[in-house]
Amino acid sequence: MLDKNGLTEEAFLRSYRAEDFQRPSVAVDMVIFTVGEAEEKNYRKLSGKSLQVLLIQRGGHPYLGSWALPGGFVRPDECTEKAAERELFEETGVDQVYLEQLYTFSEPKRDPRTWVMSCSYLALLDRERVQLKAGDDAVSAAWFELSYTLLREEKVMLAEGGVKTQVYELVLSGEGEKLVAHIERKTRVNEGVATVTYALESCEGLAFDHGKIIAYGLERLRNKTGYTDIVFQLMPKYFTLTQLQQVYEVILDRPLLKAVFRRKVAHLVVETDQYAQGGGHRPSKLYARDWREDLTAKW
Amino acid sequence: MLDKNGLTEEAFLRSYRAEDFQRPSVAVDMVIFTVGEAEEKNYRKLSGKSLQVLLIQRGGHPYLGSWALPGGFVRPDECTEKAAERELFEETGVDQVYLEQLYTFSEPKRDPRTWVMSCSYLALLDRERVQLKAGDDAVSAAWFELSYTLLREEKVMLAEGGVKTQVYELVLSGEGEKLVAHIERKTRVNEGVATVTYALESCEGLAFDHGKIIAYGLERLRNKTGYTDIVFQLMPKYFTLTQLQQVYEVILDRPLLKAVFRRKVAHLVVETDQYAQGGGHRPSKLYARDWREDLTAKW
DNA sequence: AGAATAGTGTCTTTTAGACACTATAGT
DNA sequence: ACTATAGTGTCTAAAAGACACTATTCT
Repeated sequence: MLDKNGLTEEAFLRSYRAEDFQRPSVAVDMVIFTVGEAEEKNYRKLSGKSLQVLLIQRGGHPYLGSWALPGGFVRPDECTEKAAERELFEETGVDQVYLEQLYTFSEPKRDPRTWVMSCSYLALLDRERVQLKAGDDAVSAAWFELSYTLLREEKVMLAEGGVKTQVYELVLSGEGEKLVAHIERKTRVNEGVATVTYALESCEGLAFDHGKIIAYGLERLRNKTGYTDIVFQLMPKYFTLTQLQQVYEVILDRPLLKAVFRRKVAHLVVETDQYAQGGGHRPSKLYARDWREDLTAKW
Repeated sequence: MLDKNGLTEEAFLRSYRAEDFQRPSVAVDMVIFTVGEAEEKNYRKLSGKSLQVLLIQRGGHPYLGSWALPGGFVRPDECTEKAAERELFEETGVDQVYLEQLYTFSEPKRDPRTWVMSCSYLALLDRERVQLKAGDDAVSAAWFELSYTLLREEKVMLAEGGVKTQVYELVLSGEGEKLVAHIERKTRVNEGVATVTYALESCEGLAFDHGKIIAYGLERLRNKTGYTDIVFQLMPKYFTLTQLQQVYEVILDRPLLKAVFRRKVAHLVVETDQYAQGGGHRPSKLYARDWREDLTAKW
């Protein structure tokens, strides 16, 4: 079949000059979450949990010295998933990790070097699997504990719509540093059409728009925690139900009722005959994920 | 601050040569859904609804003559959202539309011309808003009714995991044509890590990997219908509760109980004093979206 | 009149929330 | 013995499911 220039498809493809169009660079950036434990002096008490994200300190311009999400450019022979797996492996030495595409950020000015889009990925992993190669001269990687709280909220109601503006504070603590970003989340309704936009209001010590990407990743994790079993991707192979509940609580940032929680997860786990001992109290049974459920569920 | 080559940030940026790296083209592709009505001869009966997607017939290579999602390349001065809005306006003449980023497809071979990534967007709109400029010589746009059904399913359980393979058939009917794509959805569980992959098994009359993108969009719409109020983005300003229920039913592809449905949506709508008349039966009250809820809800 | 849809009432079942109670290791 | 956690039972409240019943219009 010939096109309007009288070319066959083969001839068209031979004559196609991709250089005629300007192209962006495309990077992948990884929001890698894990759950860490705080020190606990009381031998009886359980250790507190915290949600952590992996950052690397930039060893070159731009944002030299700032902390950034691990990532890198996508190569012509790979898809973004492959690039994400590659970067993740380079950074943590781990493969076989839960990975999910998050969002593609594409503001023309987001990178001072050139036109760079970032296809971001969310990765979840059990802390025990990662052994960060400590202080590898130039680049150092570290876990940062994160908190994400609503600073202020404003609603304006108009005749045919309205605007809700929320400002969240993202605080990342680790390596003796405290990185703070303020993220503005605007929900607009206009003639029935709803739109949500995110903007970085301020950002200290965090490179590029990575504060926004982390906020995005956290919201995804929180939302999905409500309607999928994604949380298990953060758990080790064997765990107690209390540990599982702690992880839910640290993600959702609110306490859950024990009895209710256990009823709800009962069908997602299988009991083992092992017990976790050592605390000054009744030992708790170890459970494993019942992965058969994954093949039944919708996600 | 100087980097390891002794350059300031400014000097580094001046010396940065973006051409040193190979770059992909980036396009946006739009999955535009709407709800259409079938003809109904019986004056008493309600017209059946169907979910439809907008396709354009390709007027050039590659895939000359095939149907494809509307879309185009992203320009250096715009983000993908802007490009999506621009393409949507060019195609339908409508702005102020619900738009949501869907997924970025990046398989190196997905476009025979060159390395092209597609950042896809989901758009929802009320059918009444669009007036397709019919048969504009070269390019013609048309609504295709879609059905998406499970053809076969297979589960393999292994010691430490399992694989579920589902094959769905996507059928698009419109313009006297019937486009059929088979999409394979693989859910894999390995050592507790769950991954889902989509692959296009076969595809007739649909360009590129657009069958996969449509399936992806439909799944997103279905899922979000369960936990957000996204469906209202498909409704006109005033509607009856039965119309609303019909739209839910055509998306979820199953009947809902009337009384239960009305209880659930009651707090999302506001009653008007208008009635929809003309059917040979009791007139039904017209409702409008209560957009105040959007500013309260989480999404 | 009667077909077809609009709209409501209420009973049952399921799920979530609240909270108290018993059990058990380890110092 | 006592502390802190493990694990269960049960009552209540809310939401979902099921279905029947009444209301209303137009040919």
